Amino acid sequence: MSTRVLTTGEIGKYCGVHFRTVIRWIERGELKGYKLPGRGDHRVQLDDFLAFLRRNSMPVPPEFQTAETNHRVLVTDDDPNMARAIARTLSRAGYETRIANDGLQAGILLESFKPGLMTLDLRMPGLSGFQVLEFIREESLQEGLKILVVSALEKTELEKAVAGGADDFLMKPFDNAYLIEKAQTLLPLAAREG
Amino acid sequence: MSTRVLTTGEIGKYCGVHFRTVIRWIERGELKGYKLPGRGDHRVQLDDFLAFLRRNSMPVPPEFQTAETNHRVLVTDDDPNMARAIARTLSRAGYETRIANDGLQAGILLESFKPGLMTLDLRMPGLSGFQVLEFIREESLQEGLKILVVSALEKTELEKAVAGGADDFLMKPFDNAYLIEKAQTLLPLAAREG
DNA sequence: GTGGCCCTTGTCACGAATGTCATGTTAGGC
DNA sequence: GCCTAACATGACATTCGTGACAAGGGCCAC
Repeated sequence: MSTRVLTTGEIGKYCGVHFRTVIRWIERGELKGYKLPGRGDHRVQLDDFLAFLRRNSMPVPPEFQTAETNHRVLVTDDDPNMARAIARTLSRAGYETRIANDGLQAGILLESFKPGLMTLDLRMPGLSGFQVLEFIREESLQEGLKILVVSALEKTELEKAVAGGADDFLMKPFDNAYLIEKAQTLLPLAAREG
Repeated sequence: MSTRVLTTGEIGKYCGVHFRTVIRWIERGELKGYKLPGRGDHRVQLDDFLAFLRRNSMPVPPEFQTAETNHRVLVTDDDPNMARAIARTLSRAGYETRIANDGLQAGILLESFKPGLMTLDLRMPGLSGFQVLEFIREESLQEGLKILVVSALEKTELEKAVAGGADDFLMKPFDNAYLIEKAQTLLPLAAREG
C-alpha cells in the first residue's frame, strides 16, 4: 500500500472547508504536512490526515474508512448459537463484532458496519457461498475486507472457497484459540494503534 | 463523491432559526455534527441534517429533496425473470433500477445504491419476509425508504406484511400499469423537479 | 383564567477563524 | 513542449463562536 498523499484542495473537500483554511491548519501546526519546492504546494500524508481527523473527532470519509477502522468483525451464520459463540470469542480477543443471521443482514452490515473481517458460513440459507464471494468481491466498496470461511463442509470445498475469493478457511468444529489465531492473521489488532 | 457538508449558518437559514440555536441543537446532541480545530466551527454532514429533519417532521429544503426522495428503485426477487420484468417496467416509467436476486445483494445495494423504493418478494429464499422488514426498519440508515411487497401469497399474508412495516403490497400476477401506479404513489417521480 | 416557573430561542458585541477575490505560478496530463 | 486546472499568496469581507441577557412559549398549580 503506497502511502497516499493528499493536496490542500482534496482535504478541503473532505472536511467541507476552503483549501485556504487547510493551509492555515498546516501553518498553525494542527495538521502535519510538507511543502513542495516549486510553488510551495502543501502535501499531507494520508496517515497524518487520518490522525488529524481522529484528534478532532471529525468523520472519516468513506473511501478511507478501510484504512482506519479495521478491528471490526462481521460474523455471519444462520445458526444463532454458532454465531454468538464466534462473536463472543472474537469480542474477548478485542474485536468489535456484529452478527448477521441471513444474507440481507450481512449485506446491510457490510456497508454500514464496514467490517475489516467477515466470517462466512458457506451454507447460509438460500445463498451459495461461492456466489456470495463473487458478489462481494466485485460489488462491495470494502476493498480491504478479509473473508474467513467457516464451515463443516469437506476440506476440498473450503479450498475451493479460498480459490474463489476467500482469504482463509476454518473447519467446524474448531478450537477457539485457532479461530483467534486466524482472525489475528487476517486482521491484526496491533494495527489499530496509530 | 464528496459528501456535502453544512455550516451552522446554512442550517439556520434552512430551518428559519438563528445559527446560535443550531449550535445548541448540536451541543444537546439532537443534531449530529463535529467541530473544526480552529475556532471550533461546527459542520454537519448532509445525511445527518436530513435525518434530523425527518426525526422532527420538519420540511426538507427543495435543493435537498432530490437527495432524499430520489427516483431509485431496488427490485428484489429470487426469480431473475420476474425481477427483470419489474425492473424493465419501472425503468420505462422513468425510474432508475437495480436488481437483487438474493438477500446479500439486497442488503449491499440498500446501503450503496440507496434506493427510495424497494420491491420485496416475501418468499426470498432463506428469508422470512417479516424479519426482513423489521431488520431494515431498525438497522438501515435509509429512513425514508418505502417498501412495496410483491408476492403471490394470500392477501391476508400481504396485509400482515403491511402491518409489519411495508408501505404497500402488490399481488402476483399483476398488471404493469398497476405496478407503476403503486410506485408513483410511494415514490412520486414528479417530486424530482424543484 | 392567571401568575409563576422553566426551557428554548433571539439579540448584541467582540474577537478570531474562515471565505473570497485577483494575480502570479507551477504541477500534471497530453 | 504545451495547456489547463489547481495551488499559493496577500488583502479584505464575511461568517462563526462565546458569553450574557432579554424575549417568547408551554406547563402546572391555584
